[in-house]
Amino acid sequence: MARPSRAPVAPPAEEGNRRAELIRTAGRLFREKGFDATTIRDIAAAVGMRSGSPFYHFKSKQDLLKAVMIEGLDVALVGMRAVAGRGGSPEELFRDLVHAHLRLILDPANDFSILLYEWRSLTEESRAEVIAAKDRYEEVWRVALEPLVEQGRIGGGRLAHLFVFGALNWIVQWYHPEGGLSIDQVAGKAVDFLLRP
Amino acid sequence: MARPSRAPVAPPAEEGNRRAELIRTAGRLFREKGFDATTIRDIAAAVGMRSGSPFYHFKSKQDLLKAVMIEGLDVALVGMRAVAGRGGSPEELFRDLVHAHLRLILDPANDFSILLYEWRSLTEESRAEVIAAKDRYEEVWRVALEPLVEQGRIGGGRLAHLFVFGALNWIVQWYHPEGGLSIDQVAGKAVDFLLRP
DNA sequence: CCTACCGATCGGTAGG
DNA sequence: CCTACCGATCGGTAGG
Repeated sequence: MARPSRAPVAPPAEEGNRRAELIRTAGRLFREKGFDATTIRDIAAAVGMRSGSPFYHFKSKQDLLKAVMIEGLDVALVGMRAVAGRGGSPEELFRDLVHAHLRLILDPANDFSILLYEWRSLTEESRAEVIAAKDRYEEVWRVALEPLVEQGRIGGGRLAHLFVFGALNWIVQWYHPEGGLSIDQVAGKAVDFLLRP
Repeated sequence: MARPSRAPVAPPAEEGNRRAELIRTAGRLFREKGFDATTIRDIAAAVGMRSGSPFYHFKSKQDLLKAVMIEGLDVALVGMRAVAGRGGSPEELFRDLVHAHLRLILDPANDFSILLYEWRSLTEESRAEVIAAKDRYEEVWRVALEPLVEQGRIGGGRLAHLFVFGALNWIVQWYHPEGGLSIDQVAGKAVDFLLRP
């Protein structure tokens, strides 16, 4: 009564906010416990919903995982392209990419790291979509690495970027912030390992 | 009647064979589908048992995973120590270790690779046991790497072995036998990447 | 987004 | 190692 029916026609930001909240929370739980071990009920409870409600925003649990991954890759790609656009020598570019990548996968506020280990949980179609996004991300790296491989600063030839990804992505397995090394310090050590003098 | 009661007192090899068969089959399925996505029924069916029977050999699904991992690490450790005992220069030893490690994690007949990605599925106690076995394995590597790091043939200082493991273990993510490279060829490329001239 | 619920599946067990 | 079964849980849905 007090409020006239001037309420917005299309549900505004709020709807997107809840969706974004689900993605963020699901990402965190998937990372902490794994996709299979995380239930829709866990996710719903963590955002203050009832168990059936996430399905109002996502048609399946799979779909939620796909959204988490693509969201993560989009954020990553934007960041990487910004770095790549800064210019500088191949070595400087490489250093910057390593630092940016590690901040991305090691930051606990980020859920990028589930991209590394939950491929198997995606359906065939979702996987194709996510792989396409991943390929765009890797392309930035391949281009950046090429001159360094050619100069002999990085070994491994055509496989160099795969070995580089391995050395970097594996860090999520052993890095702990309390260990005394900052992310940037680890990045420095990684560059020292990867790049020949 | 025809056969006198000279049947063996303790159930012989057969019992161990069934157990070993369960470990081998469970390992393959865990690797293919992941621990959570593999059911006891899958495993039982694959070895020709009924769904309840694996629990005659293992008291829980967890226990079966632990057995798969420890079995895998034991096999690996024996192989690695044999390599380490062969002697030779630090560089030769390193090459040999890389080849042996990759044969271990890339051979589809082996289930060593699930060690890399199913830590989360272990209970606290099982994990401690498996980590102890893993530490023994890594020790071989740390010793072998030390002189090379000191000579500047490998970068990364104290973290060198972690970066090396990363570059090597990541290979399971992208290697396909049909890709035209043999395991030993990939190993050669890996050494080229890791070891400075 | 909630209520109320389903169908299916799953790890595990008793009792032989 | 099988038969027969349980208790719990889970993804998902109808209907509002």
